[in-house]
Amino acid sequence: MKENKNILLAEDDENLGKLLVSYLQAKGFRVELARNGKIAYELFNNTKHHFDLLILDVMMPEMDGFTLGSEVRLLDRQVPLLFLSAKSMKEDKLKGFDVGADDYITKPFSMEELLARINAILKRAEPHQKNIQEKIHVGKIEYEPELSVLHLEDGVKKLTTKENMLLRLLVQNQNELLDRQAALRAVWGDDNYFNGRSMDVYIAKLRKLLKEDSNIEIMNVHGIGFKLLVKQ
Amino acid sequence: MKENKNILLAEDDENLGKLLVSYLQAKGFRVELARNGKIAYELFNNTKHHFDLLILDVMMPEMDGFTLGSEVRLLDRQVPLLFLSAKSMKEDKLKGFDVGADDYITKPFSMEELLARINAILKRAEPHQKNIQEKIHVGKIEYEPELSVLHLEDGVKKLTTKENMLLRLLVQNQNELLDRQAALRAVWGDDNYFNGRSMDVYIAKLRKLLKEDSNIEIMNVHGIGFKLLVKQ
DNA sequence: TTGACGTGTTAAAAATGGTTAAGTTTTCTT
DNA sequence: AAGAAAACTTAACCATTTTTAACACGTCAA
Repeated sequence: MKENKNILLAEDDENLGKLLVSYLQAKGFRVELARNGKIAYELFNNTKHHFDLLILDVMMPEMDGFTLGSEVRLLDRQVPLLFLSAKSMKEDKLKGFDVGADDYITKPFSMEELLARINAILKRAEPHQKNIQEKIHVGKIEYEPELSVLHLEDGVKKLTTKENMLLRLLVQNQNELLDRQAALRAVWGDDNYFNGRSMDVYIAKLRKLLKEDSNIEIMNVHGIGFKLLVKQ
Repeated sequence: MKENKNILLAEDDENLGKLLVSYLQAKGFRVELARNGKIAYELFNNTKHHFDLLILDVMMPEMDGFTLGSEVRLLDRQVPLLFLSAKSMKEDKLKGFDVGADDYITKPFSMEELLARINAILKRAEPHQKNIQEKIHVGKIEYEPELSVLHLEDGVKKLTTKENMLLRLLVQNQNELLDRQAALRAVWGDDNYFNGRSMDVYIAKLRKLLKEDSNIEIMNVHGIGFKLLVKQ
């Protein structure tokens, strides 16, 4: 989900800029860095790109953040804007909201706080109706995680809640390692011994369901986790 | 404009509560004060009232601000939430945004700052402010929650109070999980065992009513809640 | 190679949910 | 205020889902 989110960051301070880029990339966002407002504007006003969020430093050479924000607003009245400012001055804050800011954060701020605000903004901007009929192909088997349904040769198989949660995790990490503890926490909420045994039972169930396609295999990585292998 | 804005303030500190109420009233808002989270929830979950903004103290007896916030989100996914907290602790802040906060302010704060944030939030919320939809389409079935009426093929079906409250919750959270306990508190006021069984009976009733449209399904999420699936 | 620990699998036990119908309470009607 | 109707709760029974138990097998390191 996050992998698809594009952020345009307009920040003239090279150190802060690079720091933010690497942090946000580590958190799974795709980030484009612009060294001043003019470059940022040109990037935004280029149909090659699509941005889900703009993070704008207020004080920048060439074109300040507020000007940039209001110009961007002319091009796109929806796109979320988050301002960064050294000043905590009220007037500045108000001006930011006046331009149509979705949020405002003053330096210095913690990375966690920035992330929280970003997530809040993106959540707010999320489309009201999400697509629940997303179909994922796992080998030749069709899987609809939102409906928790698997299309098998002999008809539609309705998955139980746990089967579905676990399979979704495996599919999301297909051909990659799914950490045992992480999976337990994600599906069972706690990684104690009994939940672990329960998960093993569910792995067996899923193997039985998926054996229809011989190119699919749930492989165990001893002591570490599982890997959903989908060949070619 | 402001004269029509209703604010629900949940604050257990009597002094601060009264101070805020009189300040906000002086600024032209209509304010309802709740002395704890439970009272606030009941006020909100009462069709007699409509609120444009909720200001929630994080630490309160009976029901803390975060719990209150997330339960309110089930009833209304739009209504802006502003949290007040004594702590500036990161985790608190993060939790707030996670619940779907629109803003977060730490005590002590100035009245001016609070007002600025309130205005910013309300401004932001304005465009979203669509008229109270009277008719909702659930699949090909028309539903009027205010009238508690369902338009079925063989005529109009008047829903009972409980049927209507439960269906409205499901519809408001369609294609998303409706937590069992939260639903029980919203409709029955208490989530004891017997109310749970009662809800199951009502789920069965609703399933019978909705089976007219085969694209609608009330799915159970074992041990967690229900999900109203509406396929396009 | 052996013993400890992790995993595979099946089956039984426990928990949760689905549904119908019988009780109980509330509301309406007269 | 009494009887009827509607709404809601509780009970009963069955089905499904999940957890726990039991035992067999696999893996790894000493």
